[in-house]
Amino acid sequence: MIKHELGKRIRELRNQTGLSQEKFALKIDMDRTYLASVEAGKRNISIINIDKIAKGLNVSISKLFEGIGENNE
Amino acid sequence: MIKHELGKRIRELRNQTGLSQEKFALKIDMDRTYLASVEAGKRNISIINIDKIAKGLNVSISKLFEGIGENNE
DNA sequence: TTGTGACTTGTAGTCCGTG
DNA sequence: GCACGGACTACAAGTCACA
Repeated sequence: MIKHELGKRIRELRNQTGLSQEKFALKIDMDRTYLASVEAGKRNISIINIDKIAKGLNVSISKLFEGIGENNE
Repeated sequence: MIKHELGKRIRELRNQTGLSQEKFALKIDMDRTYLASVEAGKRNISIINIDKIAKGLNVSISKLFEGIGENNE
């Protein structure tokens, strides 16, 4: 499922920045618990917030989705 | 704005397939008018539907976003 | 520091039309 | 074939208390 793949990927990249969910959420002006649920793959996140997160991670959206969403599960 | 860039990109790729909005929407089981508004950059589309469109266009999401979302406008 | 259930509000998304 | 609108329902956005 794309939501879970994306969530995992976001968590990986965020961990690489060394920031906690809280710090990162603060940085991109997003609620911490919302970010947590996105990382957990529970939210059908929209493009505006994907863009926000990608910018916070300093990667393009294309880069963010690299290697994911290729198959249906 | 990311919504507009994405809409334009989707339209380009859809045109390359030779399908009308209606035919393409039907193919991916999406509402015709909704697809139109997405292409027009008016909708904050969610990841599930982005995935749906990418699959219909036979490209990865990463490929779909190639070259867009790099700057703020 | 992170996960989760529950909740309200705004809008995503659907279905019916029109020129 | 497409842009646009009205009216509706489903669900994402955003926030909270608590674990």
